Amino acid sequence: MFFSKMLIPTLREAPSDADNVSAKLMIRAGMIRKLGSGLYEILPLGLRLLRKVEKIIREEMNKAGGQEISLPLIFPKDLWVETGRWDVYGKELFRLKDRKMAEFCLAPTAEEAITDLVRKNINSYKNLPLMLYQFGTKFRDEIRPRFGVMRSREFLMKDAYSFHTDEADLEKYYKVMVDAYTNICKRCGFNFRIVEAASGAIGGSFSHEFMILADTGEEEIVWCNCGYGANSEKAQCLEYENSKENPADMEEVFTPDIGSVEDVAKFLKESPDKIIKTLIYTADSKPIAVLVRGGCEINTVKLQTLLGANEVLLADEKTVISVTNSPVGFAGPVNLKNIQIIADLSVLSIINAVVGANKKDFHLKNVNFKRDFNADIIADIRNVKEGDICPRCKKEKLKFSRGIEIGHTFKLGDKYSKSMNAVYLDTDGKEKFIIMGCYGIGVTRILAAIIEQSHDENGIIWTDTVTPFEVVIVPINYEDTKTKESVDKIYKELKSFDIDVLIDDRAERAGIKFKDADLIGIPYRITVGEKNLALGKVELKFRKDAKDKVKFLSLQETVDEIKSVFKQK
RNA sequence: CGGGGAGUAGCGUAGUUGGCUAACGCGCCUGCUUUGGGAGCAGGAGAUCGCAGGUUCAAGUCCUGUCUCCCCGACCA
Repeated sequence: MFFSKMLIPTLREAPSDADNVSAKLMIRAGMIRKLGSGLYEILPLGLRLLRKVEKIIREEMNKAGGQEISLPLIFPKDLWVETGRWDVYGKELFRLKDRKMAEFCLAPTAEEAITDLVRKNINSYKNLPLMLYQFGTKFRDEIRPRFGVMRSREFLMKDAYSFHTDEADLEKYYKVMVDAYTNICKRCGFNFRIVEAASGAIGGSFSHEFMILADTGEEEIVWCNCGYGANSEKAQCLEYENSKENPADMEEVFTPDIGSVEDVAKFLKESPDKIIKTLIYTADSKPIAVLVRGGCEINTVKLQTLLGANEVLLADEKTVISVTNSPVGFAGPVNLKNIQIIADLSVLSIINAVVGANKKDFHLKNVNFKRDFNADIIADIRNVKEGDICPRCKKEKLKFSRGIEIGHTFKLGDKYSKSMNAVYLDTDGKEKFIIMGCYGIGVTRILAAIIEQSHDENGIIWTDTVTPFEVVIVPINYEDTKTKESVDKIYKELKSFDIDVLIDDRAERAGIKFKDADLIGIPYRITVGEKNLALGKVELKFRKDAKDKVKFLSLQETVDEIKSVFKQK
């Protein structure tokens, strides 16, 4: 392939609205262009990259026994009403109407469609298990598209769905898929972790996210050397140890205009750990009181799951006043009537706690659980924080990292088969619900994630496995007969070995070609110039090395070295 | 949805107390000279200043509306 024949519009400067490293580099390298917020055009180099990633994923899916299919991008409303997700999915779902005013949505994921396909065509245990997958554009009306193709409104995703006779079979197959995803991550060269996650709008009992470690990642994950890993929104929190103190008599103290945890702690010269924060929430419009240790944060996802509520929000001022008879900042659990009280595990161990007195400008000291107040529910409803102990090994402190979620696997169980009545006939002649798993991986996002993990001040550094071209040949002057002969010879030899080669035949100066090669990030560069050619040599450079580190080799040596790198291919 | 910022040539920007033909760098085209890490000189093309309306002798500049983009937050998860 000739550079001059391809649409590769490289830029010296990134457009001012590109907001992170990978977006800037992908635009500058001529791989993508932005059409609108969260909408990107994929140019030839970008599409080559997507195809490379697709190939890796496809191989792993096929190895896992999957069959590739292709589902529509437009789904009728009916199916989504059946599962209830027409409402649940909310504003993120792109909705549209046809000429008959019938309603549809653009695919954000395809559980409904695939379950419909399977329920209509699978009747017997003899046809299970089954795994179907597809590559398809997904549409999500993100509240805030960001970071180029990392969080866009339209993106390429591989989604896979597995169907089983029972939980045990799903369990077994889930492991196969986790292995497949692990292989994909490895083949893409990722530094990654598998973490437990909240399943969100997809649902199901259990899910894992595949997180690429990168400081610029949107997600926060916690992990431990013992093997535990979780998205911080999902991570389990343990009870704190009891402080060794004798309970003292409860006492009311005057705290004028002092409402926040920090201010109360400072004023009373107590540690924030001794304060119990009382927050009034509304769970589906019903007020509830939630207790957590000062310095900890309530995790609304955990709270929502615990209560089985659709919506949990911090209550407004009016509600707080009506519930506590005091302004915001002085709520407390003692003598709090007519409201459900939910205590986080972190408050149980506090002896002689400080709480609001439900009275303007007053707090209570030496408050003790059981003796002075009680809770209707005690549960883990807070966020993990720095210093927390690993919930699995219970020894080491959890470590915090930032990550990019590129894959998510779910055990769905019968969530969809039940609501859509997808059943099979078992050996005993009885109808049973099909048990499902689903597995998504963001193809477009993988590209951005690789760049986030692998770039330098000159541009992108692709891996041998994911790159638009494996080798770029830079003739200093392609018009020179001897240069052209050598370049063509190397090209022909490498192509015969099934290696993707780009010849930068542009009539540009060498510097420009070098800069562009670095920016685009092709892992191997062969420079062919008259001076070295006179000595029978060309120059071989690895993109990941410093720019002055090169090898001078004969044509044949160069070809052999490249071949040896890609002999596995 | 709330708050803030911004739309001027393909990209990055200047110009905004109203005033001459809208400026600069990069990129692009032509020619000459150069030619191993973003060359030099000369010439040139390219912008109805996001869009619509208004004020004015005169609007990129002021006013109103509208669209788009970005940031922070909320929402979502």
